[in-house]
Amino acid sequence: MIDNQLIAKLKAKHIKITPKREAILQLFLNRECCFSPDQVWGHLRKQFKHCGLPSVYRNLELFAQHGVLTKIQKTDRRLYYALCKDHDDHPHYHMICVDCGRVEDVPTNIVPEVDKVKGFKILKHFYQAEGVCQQCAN
Amino acid sequence: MIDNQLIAKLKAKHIKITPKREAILQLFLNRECCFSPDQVWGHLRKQFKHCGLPSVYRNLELFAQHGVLTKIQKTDRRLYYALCKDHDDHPHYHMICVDCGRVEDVPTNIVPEVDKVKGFKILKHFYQAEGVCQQCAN
DNA sequence: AAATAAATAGAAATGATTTCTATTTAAGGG
DNA sequence: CCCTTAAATAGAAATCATTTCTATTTATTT
Repeated sequence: MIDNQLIAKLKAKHIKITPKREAILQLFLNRECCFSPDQVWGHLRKQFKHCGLPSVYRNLELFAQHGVLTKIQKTDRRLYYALCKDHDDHPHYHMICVDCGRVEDVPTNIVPEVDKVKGFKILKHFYQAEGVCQQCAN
Repeated sequence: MIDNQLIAKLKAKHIKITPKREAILQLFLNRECCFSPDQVWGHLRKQFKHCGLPSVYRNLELFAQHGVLTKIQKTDRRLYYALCKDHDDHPHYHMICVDCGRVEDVPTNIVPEVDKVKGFKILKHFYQAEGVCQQCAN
């Protein structure tokens, strides 16, 4: 059922494959959506009697740090994660459905014309760069 | 000292010009930076003996809703506001200095090549669209 | 100057996220 | 397959940004 390549990748990094970690991965593999820690927790509690929210936070962050998940920025300023499609050859940004959480990639080269993409009705969009300005670099 | 055109605009909307609101506007007018509510509060407390943080939050949000300030998305997922340069003819995104908070505009049409802009050393950047996907629109 | 609707301070509540600690568990070696 | 051990977990508690609440004060209009 679960992606064996993914499991192998994690084992190679000495990350233990616990039932809950499998369940989290399965959730993301089943749906092309981003989830908040709380949403993931909601799913896990259907399958596991005991299930701590802090573990969910910890595992999502762990997966993100190992390139399995990616953090999604939304205007509600909450934490969201989505499966990371790490095609290094395809730099891309994200387009999120505010209803179902579906995440689609936006190739960087069409950002200015993003309104025309993939049948999404865009409600908000923003580009944000963080860096060091010329004055502060000195 | 303070921008009279801005004051007039607010009065026209029946927004009271209190000393603290003036001080908040003055802060944003003096520096081309984004500020968190907490940072604004820090400035105000130098000038006013009594000064509530909730008032700062309320006023920043008020200014944002009237197009005077704009919300800035940063990866720390905290609230930030910056002066809104509402040139409707110039659609733009934002580039933020993580050190001093300086905000510069990025014309939308150069986003893919944004690395080359204005002497900023870019640390992170992302584009994010929120909307409704085709499936959910039905 | 008085009336009034809006703005304020300060305390308290909220809620997402993180930290802490004792207990449990996955993985690898025998 | 059982043991060992380092890592993962649950659950409680702490943290901290943000919001709500309420009585008091204030900017504006008359």
